[in-house]
Amino acid sequence: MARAPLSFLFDALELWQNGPMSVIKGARERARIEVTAAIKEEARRQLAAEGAVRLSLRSVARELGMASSALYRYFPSRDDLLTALIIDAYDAIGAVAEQAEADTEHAAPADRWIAVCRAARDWAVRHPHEYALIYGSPVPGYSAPQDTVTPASRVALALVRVVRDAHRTGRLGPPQGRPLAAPVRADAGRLAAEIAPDLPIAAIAALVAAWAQVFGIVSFEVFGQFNRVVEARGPFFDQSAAALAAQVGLVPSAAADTGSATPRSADAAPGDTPGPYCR
Amino acid sequence: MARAPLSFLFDALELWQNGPMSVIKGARERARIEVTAAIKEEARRQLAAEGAVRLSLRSVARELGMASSALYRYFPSRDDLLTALIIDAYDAIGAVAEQAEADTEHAAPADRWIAVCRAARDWAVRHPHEYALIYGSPVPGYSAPQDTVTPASRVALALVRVVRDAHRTGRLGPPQGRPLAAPVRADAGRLAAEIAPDLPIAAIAALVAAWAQVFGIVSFEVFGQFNRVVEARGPFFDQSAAALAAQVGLVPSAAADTGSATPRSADAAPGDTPGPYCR
DNA sequence: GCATTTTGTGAGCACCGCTCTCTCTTGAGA
DNA sequence: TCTCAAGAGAGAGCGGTGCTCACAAAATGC
Repeated sequence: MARAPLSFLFDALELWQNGPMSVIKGARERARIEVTAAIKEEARRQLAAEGAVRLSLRSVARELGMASSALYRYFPSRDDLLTALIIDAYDAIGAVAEQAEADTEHAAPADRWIAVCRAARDWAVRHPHEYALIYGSPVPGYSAPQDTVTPASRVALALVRVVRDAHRTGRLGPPQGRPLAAPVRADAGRLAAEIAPDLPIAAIAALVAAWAQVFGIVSFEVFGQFNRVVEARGPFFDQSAAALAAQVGLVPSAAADTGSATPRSADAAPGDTPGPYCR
Repeated sequence: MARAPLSFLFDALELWQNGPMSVIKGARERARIEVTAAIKEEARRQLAAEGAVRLSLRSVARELGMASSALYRYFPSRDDLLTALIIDAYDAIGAVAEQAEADTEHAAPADRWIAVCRAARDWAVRHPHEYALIYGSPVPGYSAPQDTVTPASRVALALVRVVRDAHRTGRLGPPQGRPLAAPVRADAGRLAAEIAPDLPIAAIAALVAAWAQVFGIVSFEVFGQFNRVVEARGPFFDQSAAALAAQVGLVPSAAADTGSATPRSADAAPGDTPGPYCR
């Protein structure tokens, strides 16, 4: 009984993802994996250098010394190659976010939040074209293959875990903002059931908003909207990330400028007309 | 004395922008204006239908029944045509934002803020490809010509005016958040001097952050990041815009669910563990 | 050892942005 | 009113692209 026509692909994927755990199937599979990796590597190089628009299959093949048509044995179309790069980019930014999450395991929740956001932002600044590929205009025609959704959610899930850990250790206050509108509450409830049943609904809603807002700031920086507006991008981002942490309800570090155990009330910006507003 | 070689272009621009106020220069200029408009119209049609990547000069020319080479008499390159579309898109989203600003002239500051944000968001949802052109990955090679910066700032300036009006009428509280870091304060101070000398520095900083965050949410919605995450996009956006208004310090409408003159303290989300945090 | 599958090649198609040369029309100045 | 430079359009063409197809070589499985 012949195997399914594409079974070797799954073998290769399994091997690539799990390392040499299975039997080493043969020189052919091995070569295929290596060539696939070389194609992606060169494509990623061109992507980083010139952007997704300038990336061309022919040029990748030329640089690799092979006929352009041979490349189609590995990626059925340019969009498929781009999709592979998209997945890699999601994995890369997800990895640095998770690393920051792990590195700050015992830090204050707000500091962990800021660290994860900062890691994602730093990766974006260092890889603007790859960032544009995943958080800019979707370039392959509105296709979000199922393969991309898991890598795409890694950063968000890291943020969720930070909030969840804070909640578990009693360091999650109520999020800012008004009571949720009913449809928003419904969405947040559904989400909570999926990814964080222990978290309050309002925290989930605030988390989703903060997630989008973090990437709003990153995108504005990477895409040039801050030109001639914000020059100190790093400090500005940290400030915004800290504000978003507070918005979600994360307790800031005790080392903050205010030593109070209920640090918020003293946090009004100095020098401005003080008002009667608690926040 | 011969006129500058490109003077007719300025004439055309002036005529197009100001209407038939100058002398009607002649059939040639008139034809040029009409053809230029037709090209942009067809290009915008293809942009809306297929996206910026699929937009091609040849196809525009084909649809207009002219040789593709003739098109270069009007736009020196594809990037120039795209730049023109970018300017138009910035103007379009800026116009709806300004309209919302004008329509809510006597409303509460927070409601005005929400209206302006909502107008921009609605336009983006209705024109996703044009939105992607201006707030997605920058597609012409990192060129932000001077012509684009004025139209690009229209939405932001509408938001600034909302905040400034609120400040002028005593309805701007201190923004949320910690004291500003020094570099952020410097940026905000420079910005304040340029666009709103009357506003407190902290309000400017909060405004810039909120501006980026609003578009973060819009981009996540338009670019599909909310797929399978947020379904009630409209209510979610309104909720987030309201929270951002509060973050900037805008006084909410008296008709809100809390009738207090200092409405914030009662705004903790219900049903969640109440904490000692004021915000 | 042989049939089958897989991989690589080169030609070729249709399309793209852009340039160049050519013709025709237009309109301003003598 | 006539002239002639300048503008506008057409068409061919160059180098590039994504992609397909028929064909040859190599590895694999029986």
